[in-house]
Amino acid sequence: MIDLTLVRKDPDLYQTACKNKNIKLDIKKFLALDDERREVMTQVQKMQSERNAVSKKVPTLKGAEKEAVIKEMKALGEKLKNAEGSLMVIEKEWMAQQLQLPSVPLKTVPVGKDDTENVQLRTWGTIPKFAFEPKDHVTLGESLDIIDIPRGVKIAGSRSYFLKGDGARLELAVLQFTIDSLVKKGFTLFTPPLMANYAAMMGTSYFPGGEEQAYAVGVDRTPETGLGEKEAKQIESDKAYLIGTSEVSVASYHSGETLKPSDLPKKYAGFSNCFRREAGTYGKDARGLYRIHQFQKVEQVILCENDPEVSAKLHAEILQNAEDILQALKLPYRVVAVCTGDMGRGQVYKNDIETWMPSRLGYGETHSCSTFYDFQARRLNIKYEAADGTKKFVHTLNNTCIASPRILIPILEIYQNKDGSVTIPEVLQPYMNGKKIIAKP
RNA sequence: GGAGAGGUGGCCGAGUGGUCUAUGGCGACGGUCUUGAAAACCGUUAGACCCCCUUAGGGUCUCGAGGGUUCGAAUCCCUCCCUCUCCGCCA
Repeated sequence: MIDLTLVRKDPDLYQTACKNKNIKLDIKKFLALDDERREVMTQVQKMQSERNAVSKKVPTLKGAEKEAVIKEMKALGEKLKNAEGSLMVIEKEWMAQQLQLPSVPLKTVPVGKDDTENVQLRTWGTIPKFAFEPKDHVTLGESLDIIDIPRGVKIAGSRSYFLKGDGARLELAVLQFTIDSLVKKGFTLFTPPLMANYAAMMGTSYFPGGEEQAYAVGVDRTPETGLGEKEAKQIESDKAYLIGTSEVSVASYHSGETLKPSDLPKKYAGFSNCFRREAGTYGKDARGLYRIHQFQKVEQVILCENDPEVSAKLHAEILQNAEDILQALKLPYRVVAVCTGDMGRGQVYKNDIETWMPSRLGYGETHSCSTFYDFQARRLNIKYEAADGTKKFVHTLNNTCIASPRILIPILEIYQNKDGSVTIPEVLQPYMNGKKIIAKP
């Protein structure tokens, strides 16, 4: 959500942001609607004011005079009802458009149309050269019997998988290693709700717009179950969405609250399963564990003061936290500045970390680090008492710290040996009872 | 799943159709008094939005949410959500 006084003051700035972020919204038309809303609202309020004043007088009146006033008020009531009706129509459209308003990217963000125009900032590590023909993670995983995609598909459909034996243990090891690392750095760990309501999805700015990527729970069961109207309504009201990231639950944790400045910044780590429908990606990244419907992720979520310097510093910090993990795992990666066209509606700055994946002969996105300023906080209504006594919206940020099984792709592929076994990264060995190598059964 | 009780301001709690603007208390903050503090006394005490060039000021909405009845709703009616108690089922 955007402070509308800023949009009214500088419409061109927001029109440009729309253009650069590929958002189709006519700011001028929106502002015309905004004017109309206020005009109608003023009329409505005038009528309400009159009604309130007269209603107060009614009990003091008697006889014919009273009858006359009531008759008059009845007429006003009709007029008011009509005006309220048109106001409601205007407000609905006004709100819908308002939710489309993007935040303005920082000046440092490269302007571009999509992810092909992201800009590489730096690389870390050496891209491995193999003295043998390397296998991809699917081949490795199948021969080691630690990944079973066909049976995943049998049970749950396309883009589903089982991790098995040391594959499952390796996933838990890398997650636990990451959690420990963040906790050491002062982050508070959450296992949050995996189901979230519309307000949380909207508040974190996944909705409106991302509906088709989210699994909905508790709807459309009527046709199969043949329920009556009452039961169908109850199930409809159960409606919730499976989260695509724990950011949804964790960033919403303080929604509607006013925080103490001494409690800021809040450094939270969410650990959860994540669910994504991946609608419209048919055929894209079809092989292996790159793009799947369900995965596990450790996510960093920050709430801090409404100060660009403070949030910029924390952005660098949570970016570094993720790099620390990759460096500990000795996985080569690069950091890119995400361009305007590849940014979300609410983000003002975003970096991706892409980790080297031999089977892709390139870097693949494994982390995404975003600064929102107060965009999410306005939707979630999270404030704090600033030093000057006023209440301000916090800034929010988030970054992946690790996401699995995608991270297993570079681990398995980079750590593979000529005989088809995989060496377990040293830092993960303690999390697998000291085991050093995953070998063929 | 069954039965019942509830949801009012930061908190507790009164209010069952109007004439006072949601009684009262607690807490918090400010002031008087005091060397300082406590006590006592006095005062203040939410949010969103709109009008207004600004200040000042005025207005609307919000009593779990949304509809409805009415000239007028915290109060009456309908639907939904949430909390608590008991029973049943259950990892």
